[in-house]
Amino acid sequence: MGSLCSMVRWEPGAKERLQLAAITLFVERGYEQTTVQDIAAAAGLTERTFFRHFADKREVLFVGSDVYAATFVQGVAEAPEGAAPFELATAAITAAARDFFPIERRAWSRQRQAVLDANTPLQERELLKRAALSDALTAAFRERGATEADARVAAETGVTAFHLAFRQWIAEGEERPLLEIEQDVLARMAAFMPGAASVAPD
Amino acid sequence: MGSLCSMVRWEPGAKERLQLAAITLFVERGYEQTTVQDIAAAAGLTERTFFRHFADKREVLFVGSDVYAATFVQGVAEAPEGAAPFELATAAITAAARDFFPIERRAWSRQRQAVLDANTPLQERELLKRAALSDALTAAFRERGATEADARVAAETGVTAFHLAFRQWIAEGEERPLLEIEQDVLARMAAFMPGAASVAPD
DNA sequence: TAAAGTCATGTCAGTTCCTGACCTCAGGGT
DNA sequence: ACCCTGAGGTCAGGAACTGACATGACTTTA
Repeated sequence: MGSLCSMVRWEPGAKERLQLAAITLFVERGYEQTTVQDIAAAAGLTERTFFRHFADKREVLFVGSDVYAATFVQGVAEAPEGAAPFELATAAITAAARDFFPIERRAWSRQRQAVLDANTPLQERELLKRAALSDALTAAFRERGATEADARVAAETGVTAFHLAFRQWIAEGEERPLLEIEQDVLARMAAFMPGAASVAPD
Repeated sequence: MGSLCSMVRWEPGAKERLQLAAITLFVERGYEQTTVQDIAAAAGLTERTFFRHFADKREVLFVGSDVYAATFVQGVAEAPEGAAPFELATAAITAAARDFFPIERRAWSRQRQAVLDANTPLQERELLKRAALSDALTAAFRERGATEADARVAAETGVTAFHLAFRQWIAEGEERPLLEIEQDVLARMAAFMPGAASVAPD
């Protein structure tokens, strides 16, 4: 019994199928209106299997957030020898913009963000990931010789700058590349601080 | 039937009793090991009643976070007329330190933070409240004439500064008042930015 | 080549969080 | 006396998870 070929017990790529089914259903009918069972069924799998691949329902939208964070850390590691904390932070977020957010990905980022923006539980998870990123960056800065306090300041500030730039990047009508917006945000933050470094006018 | 006096159908202060029972049990046996039914029972109430007072299990630790945020906003409103964004942000976080975190509250803050630190779901909720605070501050800065972009930078930076200062305030062995630590953090952030305002040495 | 082991999935039962619908009964106003 | 409101109770149920155990193709090993 069983058909001609494909004597495989299970189609491969279960995790990816689940992710795809999830985002599709979330966009179609909303996050809350989508049950884990729905997702699993759409992927031809079981609810139990879903939870073997993802710690919880939200996590299906955040796989790969660790390699994403690694990009920032990598950026720090590749910064020139005697770089100051500010340059290290800049290196981190420019690396992320370069490796993770080319313009081709903007449409996808917008769609994803629309889902997140519509659901508080998802925002909570995203904030947690951001905090984890801060911690990872703090560690990276420490390895480059910064004190704990300075490393924390650099990490939090860098992540905030990235976040602000990212939000602007996916704002309606925005067309500049993320890298350019990051420069803008960093300048704005510098201008905000006392000691008021002069900034190029708008 | 029923005893002598106290013909009241329900003891007053249900919400407060629930909060107290919750934090007590969380400290005693941990957040996850405490069921909402446990909390309600300890307060002499029903699970259903718990959810009438708090949107979810986590929220019981975050009541009053709105008046807390209002303190920041109030600080902005009370700042002198022509204050720059940086001064407005400073006003916000110093007002919060003054009105909400006297040294007497440090022990309580430490205990509460210990519970939060031990439970990821609670951290998520706290981050969400912080994001809400950023939004409220952004609005406050806008009302003082800042552009949207500048208001966001000021708000995010201010909240970050406060957060870093607060964490230091409740760190083991730390004894300085929060206000003093805030000054320190702000100076550190200023020193971090290019244009390097000179800062008093450690 | 047969036995044994691995691993991804299925099945099932159970707990906890949370919600909607409806009921109860003190206290206050009319 | 009457009704209304408000805080709480009762019950039923859905959806998110978890643990324990079963299955069967593929791989390794004897």
